[in-house]
Amino acid sequence: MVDQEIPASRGIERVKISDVAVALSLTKSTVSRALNGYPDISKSTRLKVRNAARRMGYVPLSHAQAIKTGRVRSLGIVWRVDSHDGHRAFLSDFLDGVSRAVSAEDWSLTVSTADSDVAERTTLSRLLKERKVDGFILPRTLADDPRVEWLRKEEAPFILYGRVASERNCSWFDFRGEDAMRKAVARLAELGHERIGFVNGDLRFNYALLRRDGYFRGLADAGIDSDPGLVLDGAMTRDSGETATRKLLELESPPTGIVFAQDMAALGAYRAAEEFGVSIGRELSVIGYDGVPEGAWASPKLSTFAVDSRWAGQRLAALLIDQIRGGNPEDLRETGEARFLSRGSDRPPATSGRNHADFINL
Amino acid sequence: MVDQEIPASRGIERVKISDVAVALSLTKSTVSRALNGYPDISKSTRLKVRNAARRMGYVPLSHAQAIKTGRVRSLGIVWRVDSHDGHRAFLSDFLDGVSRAVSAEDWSLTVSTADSDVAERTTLSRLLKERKVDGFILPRTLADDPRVEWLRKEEAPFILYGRVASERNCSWFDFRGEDAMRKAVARLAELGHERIGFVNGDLRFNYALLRRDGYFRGLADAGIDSDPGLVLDGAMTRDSGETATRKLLELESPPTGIVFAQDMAALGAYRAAEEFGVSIGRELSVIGYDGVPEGAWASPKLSTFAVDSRWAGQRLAALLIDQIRGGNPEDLRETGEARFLSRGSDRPPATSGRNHADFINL
DNA sequence: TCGCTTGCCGAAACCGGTTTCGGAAAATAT
DNA sequence: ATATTTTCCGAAACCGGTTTCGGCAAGCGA
Repeated sequence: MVDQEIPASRGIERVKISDVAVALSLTKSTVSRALNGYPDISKSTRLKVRNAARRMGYVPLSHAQAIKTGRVRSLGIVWRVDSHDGHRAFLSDFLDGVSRAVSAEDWSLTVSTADSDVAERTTLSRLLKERKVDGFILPRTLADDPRVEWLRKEEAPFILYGRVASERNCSWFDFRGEDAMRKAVARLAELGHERIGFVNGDLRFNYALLRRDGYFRGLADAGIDSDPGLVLDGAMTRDSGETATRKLLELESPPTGIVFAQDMAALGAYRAAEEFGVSIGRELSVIGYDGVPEGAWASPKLSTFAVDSRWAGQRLAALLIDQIRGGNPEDLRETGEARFLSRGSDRPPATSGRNHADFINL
Repeated sequence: MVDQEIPASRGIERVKISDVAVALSLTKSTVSRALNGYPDISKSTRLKVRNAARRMGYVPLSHAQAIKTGRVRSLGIVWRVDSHDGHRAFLSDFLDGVSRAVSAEDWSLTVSTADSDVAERTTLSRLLKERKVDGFILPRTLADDPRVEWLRKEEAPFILYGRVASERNCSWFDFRGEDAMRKAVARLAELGHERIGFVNGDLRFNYALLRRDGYFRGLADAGIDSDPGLVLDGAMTRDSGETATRKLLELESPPTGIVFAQDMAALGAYRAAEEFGVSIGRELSVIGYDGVPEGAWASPKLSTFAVDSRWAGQRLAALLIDQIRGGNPEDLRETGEARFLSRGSDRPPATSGRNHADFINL
């Protein structure tokens, strides 16, 4: 049998599955199953159908598929814009990662913003009810995140950027910030620092709890007794980082090195140091976390544990798609390692008279 | 007639339009028309239906609606990640603006990234073919943008962030960068500057052409003859801004003020100035454009024309939705004004011997 | 040769909405 | 009281796919 003339995509009206079927003298059910790889279609017709579909420029309408399959092949993200802008710099990379993973599977990404908890909840609800997405990527994981319970109840697939206390039945991707903090302390201890401060972020976020643990483990590893006076939290911006650093420098025996849970706060330390007349990298060593671009513009450049946001987005999307396709959420958990960028802000402590005396007093 | 017991949203299985219809002893066609405000439904039943729908938690599946209406109530953006990161800082604000406008109409936003022209075209094509979106917001408008012709041919609604040479049948939102450049020149001229340089961005982008015109008009307004040697282009990053500034400062009679088409390039000028031992705001005045956050961290703070990216996103989305609903593209064009932030980098020229002598030589 | 699988495809139901069409009941005109 | 319009809703087609089911023809074993 010779193929009839197969009309090429002729501009104006869209090619639908029945057009392909007619062109091949088949039914649309056969065409559909051929394109979707059903085993009850012979290899020869499968190929014929695929070729004709390509040649005719046939692409199924995603919403027409969705009506029967229940899947729209789309992931959702609600991005919070109300808080510190520490992570905003990463949005582009993060979205790029998600977009790559999503496009690789011919899925798509729906993005919305929210400036409050209720706005976020409202948006999640609407996207879910209208079924604009099949599942959610949740950034900014809280230690006890109410979104988790709610989405479980709604039976909506989701994945956390970050880990969470109630581990049951949910998947995540996260960087092991606790390992980074631990290594940061180890690094400073190796350099000879003995009084090492820690400026944490907001303790409502789970990463802050983890990083705090990492800090304490680092101290324990190095055999340094921890001093509660050297630990502050709630610093996620340049301003609050400056304030925190000032408090630490005002102590009777101030730290010679400070580990920051966030780069932006660490950059605030530069300003505080300037006020106190101590120079970063000499009288005060600083190690940050995140890898924000501003760190490279500071002087000296900020030593930090850089996080690959693109990779995070990529893994989150891939894992979530796996979950939606039926994977067990608890098997879909991954963590990554933050990469240490050794730059100018961490160096051996200056053995000034003041500090030296303090060491002797201990 | 008394309403039967109306079952409340009982968790597990979703409420569909037929459920609402049965609960009210109506047909689904009546429910549909009632919810969509058709005039052939009496006010009393319309209210009854609306209330029941709300109470039962009924929300139509967007893809089920789309199959008949052809609209998915979603806008698309393909974000370029391959070039200079000058605009990345604005992504968060920009998306926030789009998201707000889109949510206000119960639409949604589909975002994808691309790192090349072909990748962008591929993505646009896929989103369009699958009908994941009803129209596109196109950032980074080129002077002669091939996307315009292509989308016209595909009969896909779109709106430009930026203006374009071939004006036929397309809508846009843009900030009047040309006005800003003109005012920047006027400002420097008022301060007493007579040799005013201009460092432009990449001339493939339409905004660069417009801003160049603005610069020249500013000179003409002030009665200053233009000097081609004071005009450079292609500077969109800190590095290229530094290089450009260096070139200008190496001239026999260097400019005392420079207008930059982009903040990031202007910030490069700070480094060049440092190398040449001239201080920004004294020997060299600088005015930028964009309003990047880094400008506020420079010393002295960068005077600049700040752009409200959130507003841009908001207007672009609103105008595009109007267009998709049937509005005439050419009626859907808006421009906005960049807001001047007078900070420390633009001041009267220092009347140093060198410059003074140069002026006499003219 | 006959009966029984197996391979392969068509027919038709189905998904959850929207929209067209027609007709009964109520309101108005004659 | 009858004719005519209006108001309002039900019936059914439709949108473009997917999936179930059943049956024909070829292949196989006995």
